[in-house]
Amino acid sequence: MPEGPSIVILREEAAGFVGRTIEHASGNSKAVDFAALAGQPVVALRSWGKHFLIQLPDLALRIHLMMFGSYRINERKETAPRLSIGFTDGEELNFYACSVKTLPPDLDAQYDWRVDLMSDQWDPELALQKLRAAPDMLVCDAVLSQDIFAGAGNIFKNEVLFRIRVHPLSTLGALPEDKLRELVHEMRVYAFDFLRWKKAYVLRQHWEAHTRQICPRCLIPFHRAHLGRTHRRSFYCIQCQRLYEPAPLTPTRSRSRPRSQRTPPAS
DNA sequence: TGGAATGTTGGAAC
DNA sequence: CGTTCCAACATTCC
Repeated sequence: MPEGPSIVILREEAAGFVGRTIEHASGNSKAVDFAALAGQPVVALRSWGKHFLIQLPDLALRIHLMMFGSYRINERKETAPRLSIGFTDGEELNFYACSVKTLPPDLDAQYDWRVDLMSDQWDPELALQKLRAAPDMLVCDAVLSQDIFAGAGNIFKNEVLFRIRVHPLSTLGALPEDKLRELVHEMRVYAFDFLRWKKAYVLRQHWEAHTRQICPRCLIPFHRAHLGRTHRRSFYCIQCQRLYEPAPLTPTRSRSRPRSQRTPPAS
């Protein structure tokens, strides 16, 4: 369920509830005052990255499906819902095994929509600035950063790094500017490929790297390892994906600053 | 069939 | 005090 495009699909599937009034709500979430939801109209349904947002007049609900979360519209699963929102005529929106939080109602004050890969307001230049500002960060961590690429997940990481032929342990500061731009561009392209393929139930068959054994380009086996700050699964081809490393430190004795940064000799 | 996984949080440990 | 590590959450798939 969880990556950003899947949340866009949820938002689209639930769009019919916008403008309708909640009749009753229940569930095993400890973060929701269910009684307070009754009688409130759904002002809007929005998404930011992997967050699904239900805008009500007095508050907003933030649903995060995490790894295992799921939802049903006008259906129920066997297990108890974390949050069930009932409307007239028995229609309902049910969420399972997810994180639910209550937020203040002004979502624009709490979210920067420019960071959301799926948003009309997505701002590639802002992402580029943030990448440039973190030269020591590994690229495999950068593509998972929700502060830079909200909505990207581990599938994005493996697919996009394979597409742009960059080794996951590359350091941002060692990537040439045009590679950084290509990374930002391809994240957005893949986001909409993901959305289209997921809707057509063909997402998995388009994976070129994620969970794959053999590099489809050069036919040697993929490397697999748990890399980066969060030790997430990485699938990568050491022949096709270049490792960009920081320049090694030169010994102090011979280190000199670039000519442009030297203090001009006093005359 | 057990283990791993499309993810995040919060708290312990250092 | 900042950084890092890890458990917890709970479901599905191979």
